Amino acid sequence: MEEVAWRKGPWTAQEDKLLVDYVNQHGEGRWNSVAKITGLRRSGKSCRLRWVNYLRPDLKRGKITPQEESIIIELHSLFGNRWSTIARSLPGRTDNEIKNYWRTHFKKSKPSKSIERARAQFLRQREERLYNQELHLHHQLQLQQQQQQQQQQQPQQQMEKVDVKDVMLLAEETTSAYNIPDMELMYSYLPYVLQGSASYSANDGFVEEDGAWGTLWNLDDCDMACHSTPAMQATEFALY
DNA sequence: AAATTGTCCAACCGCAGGTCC
DNA sequence: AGGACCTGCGGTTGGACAATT
Repeated sequence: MEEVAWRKGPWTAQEDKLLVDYVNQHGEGRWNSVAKITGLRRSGKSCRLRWVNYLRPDLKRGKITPQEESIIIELHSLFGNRWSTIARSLPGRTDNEIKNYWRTHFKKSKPSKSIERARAQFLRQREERLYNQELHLHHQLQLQQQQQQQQQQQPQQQMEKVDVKDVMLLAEETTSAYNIPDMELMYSYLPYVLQGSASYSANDGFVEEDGAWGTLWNLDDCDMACHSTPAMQATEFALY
């Protein structure tokens, strides 16, 4: 193996250009080839980091918005310090950026006012959501009772019926079948697993397809229209 | 005005998991 | 099977600049 004295420290505009040209020609990946092909005296790791955190054209510049703050707070409460997972729900933001932001604002004994506001807003919205979901669940149960009465009158007709208990059972079975350690996480994801917009892997945990979290985050706006089947609707409520 | 503290950001390091041979 | 290599992730550091004392 050829010994190369890698350059370290801040990147120059010339180095950036070499890297951008390389990615334009060869695409992302094979970072260890960058030095061989371009003559850039940077390690593959350094090249990848520079591209991902700074040079990528789809990066969003500028301050984290209050909406993004709220998302970070909620996702951090779900995932902890899994910055890359959180970053996937914030288009244009990098894990490094979110990590830096969190450490600056949240690792303090006294959080900044803006963070306090974001946290308070998030908690208010969650309360509101829980209340609305309770109301909806009550309504669903009433509907089910009506359907049961109708079924008793017309036993030959097969009506689709969703029992909240069945949904809970399904969640528990899925949790044990896939050996999912975090029940709360399972509950938050089950509607999307059922919808086919998320899956679970032993290595990565739940993996959402594009837009899965978007759906979750638009929950307040889209009401239950996002979830097309009765099972998913019941699941949504049963799980909260 | 100088010193101190806080914030932001870029970049490095070590580690773990995946892939290839 | 296992070692080398590649890639991605999370933790950490350090410098520049701003705000505060």
